[in-house]
Amino acid sequence: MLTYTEENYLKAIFQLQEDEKGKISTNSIAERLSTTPATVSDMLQKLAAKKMVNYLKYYGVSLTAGGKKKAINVVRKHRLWELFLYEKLEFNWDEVHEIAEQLEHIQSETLVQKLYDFLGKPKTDPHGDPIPDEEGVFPDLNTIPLAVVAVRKDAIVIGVSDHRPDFCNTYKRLV
Amino acid sequence: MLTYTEENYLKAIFQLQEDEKGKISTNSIAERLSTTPATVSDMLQKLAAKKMVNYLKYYGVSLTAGGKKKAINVVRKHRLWELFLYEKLEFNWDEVHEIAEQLEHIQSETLVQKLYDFLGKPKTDPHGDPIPDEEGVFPDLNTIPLAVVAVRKDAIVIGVSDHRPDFCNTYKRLV
DNA sequence: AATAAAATTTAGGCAAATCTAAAAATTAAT
DNA sequence: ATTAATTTTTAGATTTGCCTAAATTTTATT
Repeated sequence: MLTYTEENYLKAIFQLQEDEKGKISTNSIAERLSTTPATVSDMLQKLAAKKMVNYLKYYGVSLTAGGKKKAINVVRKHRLWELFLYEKLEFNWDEVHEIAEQLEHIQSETLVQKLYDFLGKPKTDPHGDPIPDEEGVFPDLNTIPLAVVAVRKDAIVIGVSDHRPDFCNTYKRLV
Repeated sequence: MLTYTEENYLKAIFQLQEDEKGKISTNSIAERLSTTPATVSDMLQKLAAKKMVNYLKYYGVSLTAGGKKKAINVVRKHRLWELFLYEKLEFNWDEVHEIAEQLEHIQSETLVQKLYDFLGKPKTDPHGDPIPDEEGVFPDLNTIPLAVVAVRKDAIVIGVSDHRPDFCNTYKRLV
C-alpha cells in the first residue's frame, strides 16, 4: 500500500513525463511538489525499492508499469471528484482542484467505480482534461492547441491547461 | 489545524463520553482505537497542549468546548458521507462505514455545507444515527430502545447501534 | 493498612516525511 | 581540458505517531 505522499510523487512524475517527454529531473519534481531536491532524492529511492519507479542515481526517473498504473488511478480519481464537485455540488470550477487533491487519496476501488457510474462514465473533467476509464485508458479527445487554430476558422474550446484558481476565475465556465 | 489522527481521538472521546457518561479512561480510548494505552497517554498530553481536552494525569479526560466542536464536526461529516454513499452511490449500508472513516477527514467547510444541501439537510444516516446541523446541534429523534417497547405494541425501528458489517449484513436495510 | 492487581505514565526507540548544510557527480564555460 | 556552475545525493536533525518495557500511581483484596 502506498502512502498519501507516495501517491503524490507518482502523480507528479506521471504528469511531468507527459509534459516533458524526456527524463524527469529531481529538481523538476521538487519544484512541482514544493519541496527540496534532497527530499525528492530520498523518496525516489524508496519508490524504487517498492518497484514503482526506475531510478538511476544522477540520471533521472521514470515510472514502472506498476507505478504508472497507480499514477493513472490517482489522476482518474482526482478528475472524477472534480467533476462531482462541479456538477453535483455546484462548486465553481476554480474551487474544485484543492478539494480533489484530498479526495484523490481515498482508498476504495468500489467507490471509484460507483462514482464513475454515478457521473455517467464521463470523458472529461471541468477543466476539459480527459478522465481515464477503468482500464486506465485515456479517451482520445481530438484536440489541438488554440494557438494553432487557423485564422477565421471556427473552433470549440474544450479545456484549459492552467488549473490555478486565479486563471480559472477569469471565466465563468467553459463553452 | 488538527491531524487525521488527532481528529480520530477527539471523535473517540466524544463517542465514549456519550456512552459512558463519566470520566473517560486511557484504556477505553486505546481499546476503541486499537492502539496501546501508552500511545493514548502521549496523545492526550498533546491534545491538552492544544486545548482540545481537559486532562488530569491518572484521572481521565474530557473534551473542551473547542474539542467537542471539532469532534461533532467529524461525526457530522462521517454521517453525511455515509448517507451519500448509501443514497447516491447505492452502497449497501454495511459497506459505508469504512469509506466514511476516510472521507470524514476531508478539510473543507464549504464541502460539508454543499453535501448537506445536496442530501436535503438530512436528520439521520443509514444506521439511523442523528446528523448534527451546521451549528453542531443533534436533531431530537424521540426514540427508545427496542428492548423497552411494550409487548404487543407497534413500533418503527429507526436505527441500530452496532455498525459492524457482520451485524448490518443480517438485514437488507432498515424499515 | 499492607500488599497484590490493575491502570496509567514515562523512557527509549523506530519509521515516515521533512528540512539544512555539506559532499559528490554532472554539465557548461572559458 | 580545466575550472566553474549546476544538479543531485548524502549526512545529520526534527516532528509525528506509534511501539515495548519499565516505572509509577491508583484501586482492590485480604
